[in-house]
Amino acid sequence: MIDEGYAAVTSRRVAERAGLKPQLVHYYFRTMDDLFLAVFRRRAEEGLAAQARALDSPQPLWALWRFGIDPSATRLTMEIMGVANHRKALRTEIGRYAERFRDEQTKAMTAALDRYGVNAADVPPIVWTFLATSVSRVMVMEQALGMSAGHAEVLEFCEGWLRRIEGEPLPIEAAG
Amino acid sequence: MIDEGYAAVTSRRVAERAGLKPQLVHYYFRTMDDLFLAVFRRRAEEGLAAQARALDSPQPLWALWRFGIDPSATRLTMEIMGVANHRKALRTEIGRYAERFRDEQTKAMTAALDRYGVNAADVPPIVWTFLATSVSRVMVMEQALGMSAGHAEVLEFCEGWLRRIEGEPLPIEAAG
DNA sequence: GTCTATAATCAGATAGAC
DNA sequence: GTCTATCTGATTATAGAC
Repeated sequence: MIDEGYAAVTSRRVAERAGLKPQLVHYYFRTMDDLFLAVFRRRAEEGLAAQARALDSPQPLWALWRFGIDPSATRLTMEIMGVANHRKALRTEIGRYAERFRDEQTKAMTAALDRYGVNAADVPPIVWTFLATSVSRVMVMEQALGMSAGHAEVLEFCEGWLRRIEGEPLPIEAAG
Repeated sequence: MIDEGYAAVTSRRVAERAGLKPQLVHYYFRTMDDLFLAVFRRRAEEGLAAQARALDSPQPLWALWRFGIDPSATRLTMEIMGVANHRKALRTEIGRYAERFRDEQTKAMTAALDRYGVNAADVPPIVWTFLATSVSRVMVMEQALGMSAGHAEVLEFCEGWLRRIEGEPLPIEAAG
């Protein structure tokens, strides 16, 4: 899905990778929509858990940022949005999860900005989470097209903002 | 393409809309890649011209912003990026045009910020163009998913920034 | 659970008549 | 330029044997 897009995920190819016959895909999932839904739910729950761990760190803003600019995670997110766009059966479910991700981010952002003494009256926390998400997603999309104009400047801008608010990034702990 | 995605654009459906037989699509364009390329080039050139007109207005920043938050234009852009992502033959060409769009935007942004007396040392103009692009694209993507959380706040934030820098938006002139 | 067999569509693309 | 006819291959999905 990450390499060739969701359209390349067919029952034949899935079966091939699993070393089974294509018909078994339908035995387990009936339709391809059901398969996508199952994969999506699993990844989304894992993602929510991973995000919760990240936001629980001493530097939640840096953690959120690192999450966003991870290319493979964001490429997957983009593909999932593509699926949602073209398979109505999945749209609602995917939209719901996307809102859960954003809610958690915004809660953590609100708490962090409050803790750092940043005035939330000028710029609501949800605006910061939206901006962080947007920047990373578009950057990944553009990288896929071979574009890089402005990326260095944008990275510097964002990481400068993070430094001013949350200080120098601490070394990342190894994940458990 | 806007309604059902680029994958729904097949020789049969194109022919149907044109009131012709599918084989004629191949007569005129040989492959579907050639067709996509022809469509893309035409729209891109039209888009560059329209963008140039917009950036030439007395309020280039507002014009650029209005361009970005136009849902159907941005949905088309997103679909084109989807095509680029999954048809290698088109990727290079699309990437090149995307860079031309950004270059023109950044030139206009640089001139405008200079004119308005905004210090470009803190935040390079290309960062502003990147942010504007990102925000509008992700907003349109999320709208397609039925999401709206934070959109009003982000709009207010962006338009507040535009007001402070470029003043209240003047009424839009009718296009010629 | 896993297989073979198969149905029903739909896709891109080409050959050749007119 | 436009048509008919056709090839080739992919897809989702079901039925039924083992």
